[in-house]
Amino acid sequence: MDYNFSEIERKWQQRWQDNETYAVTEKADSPKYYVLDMFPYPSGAGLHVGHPLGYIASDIIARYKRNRGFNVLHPMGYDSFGLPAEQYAIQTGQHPEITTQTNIARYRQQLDRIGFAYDWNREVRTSDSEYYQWTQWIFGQIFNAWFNKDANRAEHINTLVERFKANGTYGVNAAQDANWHENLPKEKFFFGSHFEGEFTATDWKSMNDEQQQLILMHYRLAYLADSVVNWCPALGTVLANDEIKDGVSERGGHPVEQKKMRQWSMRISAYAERLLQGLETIDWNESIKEVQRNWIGRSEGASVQFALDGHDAHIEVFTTRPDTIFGVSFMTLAPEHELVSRITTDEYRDSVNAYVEAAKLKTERDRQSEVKNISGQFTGAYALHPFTGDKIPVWIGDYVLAGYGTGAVMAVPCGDQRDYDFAKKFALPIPNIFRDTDISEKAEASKDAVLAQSHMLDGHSYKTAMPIIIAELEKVGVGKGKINYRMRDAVFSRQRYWGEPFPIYYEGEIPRLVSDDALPVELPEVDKYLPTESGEPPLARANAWRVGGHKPDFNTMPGWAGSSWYFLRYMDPRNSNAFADRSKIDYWNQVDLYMGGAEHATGHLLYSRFWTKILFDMGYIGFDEPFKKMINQGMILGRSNHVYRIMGTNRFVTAERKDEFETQQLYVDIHIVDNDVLDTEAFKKWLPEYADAEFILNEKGQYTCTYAIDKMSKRWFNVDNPDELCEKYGADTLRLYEMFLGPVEQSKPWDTKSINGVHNFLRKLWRLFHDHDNNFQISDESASKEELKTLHKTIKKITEDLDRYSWNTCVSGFMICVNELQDLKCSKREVLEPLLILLSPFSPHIAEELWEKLGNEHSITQATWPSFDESKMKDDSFDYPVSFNGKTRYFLPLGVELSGAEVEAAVRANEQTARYLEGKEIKKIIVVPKRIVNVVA
RNA sequence: GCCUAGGUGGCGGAAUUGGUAGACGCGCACGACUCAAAAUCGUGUGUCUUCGGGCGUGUGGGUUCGAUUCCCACCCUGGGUACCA
Repeated sequence: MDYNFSEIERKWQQRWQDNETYAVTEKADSPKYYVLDMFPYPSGAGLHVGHPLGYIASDIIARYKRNRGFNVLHPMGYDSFGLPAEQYAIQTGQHPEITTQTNIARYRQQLDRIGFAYDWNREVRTSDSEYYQWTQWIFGQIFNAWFNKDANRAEHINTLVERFKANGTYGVNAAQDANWHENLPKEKFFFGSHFEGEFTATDWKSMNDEQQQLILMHYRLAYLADSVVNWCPALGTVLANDEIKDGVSERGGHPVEQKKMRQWSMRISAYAERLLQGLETIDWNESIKEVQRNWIGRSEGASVQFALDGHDAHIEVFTTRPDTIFGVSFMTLAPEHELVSRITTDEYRDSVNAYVEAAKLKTERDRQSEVKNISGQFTGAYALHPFTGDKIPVWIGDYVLAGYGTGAVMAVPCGDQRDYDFAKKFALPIPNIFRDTDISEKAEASKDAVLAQSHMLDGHSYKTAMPIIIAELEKVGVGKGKINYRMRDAVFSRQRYWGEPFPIYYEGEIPRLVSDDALPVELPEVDKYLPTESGEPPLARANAWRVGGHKPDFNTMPGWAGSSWYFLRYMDPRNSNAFADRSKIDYWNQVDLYMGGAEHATGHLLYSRFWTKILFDMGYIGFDEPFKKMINQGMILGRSNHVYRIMGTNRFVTAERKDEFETQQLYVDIHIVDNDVLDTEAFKKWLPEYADAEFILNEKGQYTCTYAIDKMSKRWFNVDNPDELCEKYGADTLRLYEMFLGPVEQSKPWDTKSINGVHNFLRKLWRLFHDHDNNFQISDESASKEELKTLHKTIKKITEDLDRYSWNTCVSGFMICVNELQDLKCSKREVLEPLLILLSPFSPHIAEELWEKLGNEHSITQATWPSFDESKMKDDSFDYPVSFNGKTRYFLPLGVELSGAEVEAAVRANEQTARYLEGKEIKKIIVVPKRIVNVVA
């Protein structure tokens, strides 16, 4: 064999490992570049060809930047806490640690074969206690923080305590739950019924430690609270909003119900505005930014209080259209709204209770699927219009969500379609407050509509009415302008085994933070990985487990805890004194290029931004956005093949004739199909049920399959794994081919049959360096003008394409270059040596091998990226396409130094011009030097 | 519905600032080498054609000497999201 890739790749992978070629340290005198891949969860299935796509692309950039003189940090690790290992443990009793180790070993083996430039000395695993010690430590920092809204940043809880000591709550503007004070256990405090969360310094000092801790818990950024959570009975745990898709759990698709539980939460809502603003400063793709914007869900409007008739209470609503307040004809509360039971009159109590119970039983999915079924129930209570004093009936309805705004709406049926439908269904009045607008069929939601019957707002539309009504609300004292965010705080406890334990112990009911020197709080051993019989989390099975002699917290942290800060740990992975040394964090700074899937838009990518902002506020890092630029690789889809079995028989008919029979379409393993032609003998051996299959073939005597593009999955038999391809074609070919498929961000089908194209390219390259008998042969003659032109054109192409992250066009650039050099029969060092450097980020093994054969002693990874010389690329003449009225008619070779006027003269003088003019007059001639000539006639 | 990315040969795709549409690769066809096959190499390959040329980048319009590229309207596909008040 001429190009013996298996030997070459084995040799260089070994040598890189022996020489620690990819180990990096901080170097003050060179610029840094941080290239990061989203670290994988090591699943049992191993890698398929879709996984390495992003890794290869980022590896190429890492190698390229290194050749360009950057000190490149390019690490890899494992997000190794997670459900699959735990579920496997539940089924088999095998410790998740074992499963995880086995899977990691397999991943590592697969990754190594592809020849990545990772600094494996920096590997991190989120399930290692030396890693999660610092996840716990960061949790402690968040626990010990509150959010000062005036400064728009987090501060240490001690600054709050100092303020309480000095002035009580006076002047404190903190991010907290609305009405937080109502959730304090009243029996433990001396506050009267008038208490609205304000207290004096004297009050504070008179509180005992337990009382103070109970108060502080309502300020902390990581806090324990009774909250309505998404409880997933099948998984036995609570889930965050982003872990639920279409009303069922993202993992497993199990139903999720609403349940009030005592849980840790993260006060991410405090950062809503900064998370939104920060998006403007980072170079991410617009659709991901948009998903985050929607998730944050900022909307401007007003909060308005409606007094309740006959009650010492009011309903607070948030509305984006306070200008339509004179169109309110009823109010709707979410069935879960806390006022419901209080205000319901005896007359309606039974039906209200029935409605509330029914709503409780519905899952999120049921509620969503019943969009068309409007339901609701009158409570018997009335609210009072803040301006007119009119009595407004109060209804409950499950189209109002407890989790958005205040869980109550002022219904303006003439201006909102849902309110309109509700009013129609229950025959409620629909007063029209728009001038010259017909609302007999549907609501008028346009912001341009002109208001009428609206007192001070008459004649205004939304834009001008807003400031007036907000000022009016404030004057009367029943409301104010407000910005509302959809984003809720993130539930942070999971009732699972395989996750980070909390660095928390309990003194009575009071949670206390474990001191730094007692970290990590290690995951205890348990006999089984299931929840206890009493429904407590699996950690409660560790009967003897104590933290600092006290009762520990039996919950674990969610999957996103460890992944929210791993990019920082890579900077200083073995530090046992800090999560990372500040000087190293300052050196490596933000991730310059982050590569990964777009599916983490509202999970990992939001939470790591959140944690980064907290760490920034607390003074541990010097930047508040983690990932400066991000590229999301598209999914690689599988190409699956089908065969057609004639119903009720074991006969298979070729695709051309399938319509002649009644057939059943079946998937067939793509490995026994070549170019859509089935290997019928292999098919018989593939599965026992096909052993005596018979075939109806086409005219050529072949069995043709049809194909489809599906996700890669074992059940479509269309999975290709990288190991097989490395075996068959080599890692360099695989790397090149994955890049050649198309733009990295685009989803595209995987089709193994075209891989031989890039494989042939590498063999052609090899032959440039070798004679017919595969002897290395290279010439030291100086290169010709043509050869230099090809080289410099290629340097320019590859450099510019890499700078704009266009990997696929680089590969065709290499092919063009090698084709040209082959035509020129070029085997000159002056040309081939720089070419190898250009190719080395893409196909490092063959590049190293040929580089060494050229007599270089150091690895090609240390070579300097060649620069291009425009003068070497210049042609003496250019073949001008001459077009007439935009249609190209003939070509005219002219000197490149000719001016526009000279080119025009040459075109006028050419005898072909007259022919294409067909007797018409030349009106104008447009000349773009070295591009085109257009004759306008 | 809304947001977002896209629509170019048989297939994957290229065309960076408005300047020769289809680079590069696959596939296909023919040829060379071979007893033969594989591999390799070479030639051709958008489409129609009366061989002059005509038509061609989802559709219809517009701007321009010139539009895959810019503008307007619409259609289709992928991804995301939704009783959000």
